[in-house]
Amino acid sequence: MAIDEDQARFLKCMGEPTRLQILKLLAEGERCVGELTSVLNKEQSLISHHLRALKECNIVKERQEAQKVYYKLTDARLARLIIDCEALMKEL
Amino acid sequence: MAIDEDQARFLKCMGEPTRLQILKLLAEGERCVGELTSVLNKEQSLISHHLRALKECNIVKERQEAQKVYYKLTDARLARLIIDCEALMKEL
DNA sequence: TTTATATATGAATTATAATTCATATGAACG
DNA sequence: CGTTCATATGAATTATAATTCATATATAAA
Repeated sequence: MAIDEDQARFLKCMGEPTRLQILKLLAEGERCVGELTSVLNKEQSLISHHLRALKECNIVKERQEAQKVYYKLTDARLARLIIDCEALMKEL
Repeated sequence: MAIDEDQARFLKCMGEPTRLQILKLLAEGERCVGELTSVLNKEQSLISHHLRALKECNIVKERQEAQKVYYKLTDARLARLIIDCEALMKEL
């Protein structure tokens, strides 16, 4: 029963436009915060906040290299989930 | 680019605990509003509001029979998506 | 050891969504 | 018709989340 709560949190976390864009970029490969910020053309702090939300849901993980912090998906199957979801949605 | 917005809306719509519970019930088969209301033990108007949200995202559709209105998933693959999503989330 | 660069944090604001309540609608039935 | 049953609607409230801004932290380089 409480699984539904977790799953809802998980889905909701992906269900925000900026976070979804981040995820689609990370589906292509690792990106540092600065890259995400400039590609998405949003405030750096906003990207950081969203990355934290994604991390709290175990959707992404980070790796630090010098000053930069690189993020990637915790599991490659997440990329597939997002793609399948998009494909299905288009058919509804 | 605007696809992301639609997809985010779609994911967010499923990413709410009560709506997700509704969807899991509908994954088992058609249910009328009254059944959903009593099983979930929530206000009838709340269930109606959530059903409308789901309908606006093309996730559910309705069929009226006498006074009752029966809802079901628009596509059986939605049930699979929800199951796959839950399974993957548990592994993260 | 100061300065620059990259990222994170937290408080404040604004925006969006969930929930409740009262009531409207609509179908069936006496 | 008037009443009951089932569902929908809309306004009001409350709760939650996104965004911004200022600033803190941390690493590296001068």
